[in-house]
Amino acid sequence: MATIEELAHQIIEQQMGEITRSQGAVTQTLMDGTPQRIQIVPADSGLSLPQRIQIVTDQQTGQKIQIVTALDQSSAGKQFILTNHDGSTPSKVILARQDSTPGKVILATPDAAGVNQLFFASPDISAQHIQILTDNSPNEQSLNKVFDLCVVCGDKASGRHYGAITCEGCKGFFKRSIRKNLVYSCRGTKDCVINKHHRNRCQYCRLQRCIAFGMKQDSVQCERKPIEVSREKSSNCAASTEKIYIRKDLRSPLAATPTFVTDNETARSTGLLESGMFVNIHQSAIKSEPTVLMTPDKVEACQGDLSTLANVVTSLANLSKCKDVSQSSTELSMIDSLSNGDASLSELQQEQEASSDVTR
Amino acid sequence: MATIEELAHQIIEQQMGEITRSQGAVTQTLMDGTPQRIQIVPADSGLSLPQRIQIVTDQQTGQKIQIVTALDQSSAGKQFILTNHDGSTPSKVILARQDSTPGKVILATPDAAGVNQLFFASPDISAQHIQILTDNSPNEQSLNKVFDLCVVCGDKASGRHYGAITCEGCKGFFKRSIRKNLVYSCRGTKDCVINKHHRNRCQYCRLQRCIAFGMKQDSVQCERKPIEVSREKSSNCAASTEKIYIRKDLRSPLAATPTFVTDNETARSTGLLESGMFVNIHQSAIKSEPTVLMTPDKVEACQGDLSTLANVVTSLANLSKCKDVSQSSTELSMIDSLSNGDASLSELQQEQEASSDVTR
DNA sequence: TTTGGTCATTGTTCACC
DNA sequence: GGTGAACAATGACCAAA
Ligand SMILES: [Zn+2]
Ligand SMILES: [Zn+2]
Ligand SMILES: [Zn+2]
Ligand SMILES: [Zn+2]
Repeated sequence: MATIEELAHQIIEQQMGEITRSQGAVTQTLMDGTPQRIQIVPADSGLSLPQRIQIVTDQQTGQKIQIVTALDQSSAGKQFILTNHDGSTPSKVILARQDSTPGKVILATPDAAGVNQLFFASPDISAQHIQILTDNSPNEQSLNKVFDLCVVCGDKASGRHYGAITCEGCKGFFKRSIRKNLVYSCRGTKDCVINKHHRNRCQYCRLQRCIAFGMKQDSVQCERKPIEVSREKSSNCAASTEKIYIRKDLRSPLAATPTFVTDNETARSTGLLESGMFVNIHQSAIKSEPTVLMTPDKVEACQGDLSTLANVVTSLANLSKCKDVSQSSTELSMIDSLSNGDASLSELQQEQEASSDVTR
Repeated sequence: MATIEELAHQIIEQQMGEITRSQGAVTQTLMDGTPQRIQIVPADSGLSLPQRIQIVTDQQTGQKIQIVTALDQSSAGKQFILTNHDGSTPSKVILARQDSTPGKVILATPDAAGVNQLFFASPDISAQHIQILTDNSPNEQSLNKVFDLCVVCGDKASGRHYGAITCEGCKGFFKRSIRKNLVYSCRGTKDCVINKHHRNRCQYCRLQRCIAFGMKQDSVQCERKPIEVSREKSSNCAASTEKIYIRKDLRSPLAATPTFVTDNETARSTGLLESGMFVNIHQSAIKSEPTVLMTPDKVEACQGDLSTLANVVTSLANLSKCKDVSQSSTELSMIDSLSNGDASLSELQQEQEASSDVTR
């Protein structure tokens, strides 16, 4: 299977528009003279580790970002350092660690080992993309400029919604999708172009992009004025954890009949599942204090750190067919985002390792 | 009409979840072995008054409370004694008195005769409920635990707001509701669960609970920075009392078109009134010193007493169809809470008797 | 401490397609 | 039935008394 570095490069090459490579100094300016807002440099600058410097352009914002990647063998992960051009502000280090589970990468800060984003497994290399947005710039104007563009479709953003800067359309779309537990399917190769004019062409890719850019399912609250008072646990506000596991045959989309396993009756999705299926995995609404990866206060500190440092939004898909977690010909495809220090991430991981495709 | 005792039993039976009756000793433990934090016993223990012992479960907290009720004929009211299980702390006596006005019950302490809660008339027996929260335990932990929990929704409380320990959300909600004179309606049976995750699902029940738990409308001040300078008497800071009377047909909620009578134009509610309607009756924001039942310092003492003793929160509704105050087929439904020695209660009563359904 | 206000981020609504 | 622009409610945060 692919290493983190290979994945990152694939991602960058395939998703980030025009890419210009350069092996110059870290502090170099960009080709077009645009002031560079942020740099990502290896953790130890005087190193002999394999590294590559790339300048990428964000599809939506047009922002150019220099990314210097280096694989650190000692920590079995990749380290990124976010720093300003002039080095005025303290550098921030982002660690991309290969999780023990194949196909998973954890973004963390070295001080608190806090997990903010997860990379998830997906067989389609075309669905992989990574995007990094930062607000670490002292430039107020560029900050506003970034702020008013939807990270999902590039339309004019109306603010931060569910954790990402999005437009009203993507906000509403995400809310409806999560509320109703909608399962979409892509008729293409799950790499549909999502922009202002085409965002409604593929709901699957739009929702994929929403989650990829950090829109948190937990932030979607339950309905306040239910039309019918009959159903009590209709949506996101169930007290018990809601998890949905999809078992699917990866390479035979037509023949496979996915097994839909959930631990309660809230998943009322029926027969729309296919190969390009997208599943919302709900997290527990109940605060569960113990975590696996960090203590709650550490989570708090880490999140504040990362949010002030930069809105690092990453989405990654990793093809790893040689997984032994589930059955041989099937695979668990999960998408999740850790939020607010509850233990749903570790719960999910444990669930994934412990659960069969029938019951728990 | 129903007596206090009947009302209490109806309330308890209908609202407090599972009910287990027992005629054993007062100091008995609960069925499930949960340590009983507080007991409510009759005032005179060796009495032959009709009494009943009930164990109820609080809907929100899950706390089980034993309630022993006894009707004291001499005082024409019911007496409750709140005491710890071990009897280590002094017992606190709560008197439930039948007011001279039918359908009203006054909670008071015998020493100061302080009024803390009022039971009010409502045609819906299903809307009746009583909830009792206590922090009378000598256990420091539980004391703190209760103290930093919102009595309305159970969220983390930020302090005492408008007379009750509440969270920031309930504080803001109560303020907005009182300020804007908002009228809510319940789509259910006025017994919606109000907790941290569901508190926004029913504004009617949330405000009902706010008032029931002692949040005082008088404590809401007028706007300091009026955003709109157009309307002068838009909110709670009007010098004259603002009252809204709802006349509705009790048993034909669909057919009845409620008559909405108000003495100014602030009631901009339109046609949303139904059976589950909730009305805020605003009192004068001007401090009026003379009281009917107690002096202000007594109120203060009583309140402090009651708050340290227990957050006795009661909400009660009493159907009294045989009322001759209004018209025969219609009725005045009012919800109110007496606070801070304001004479608005008697004002309201007078208004109730004098006002027709057209104008005043 | 307990008022107040602010405003980003929720929510809902409902023409419009 | 989904979409999204428009509007309203919520509550975390802060200032003042
Ligand atoms: Zn968008
Ligand atoms: Zn697609
Ligand atoms: Zn609350
Ligand atoms: Zn309700």
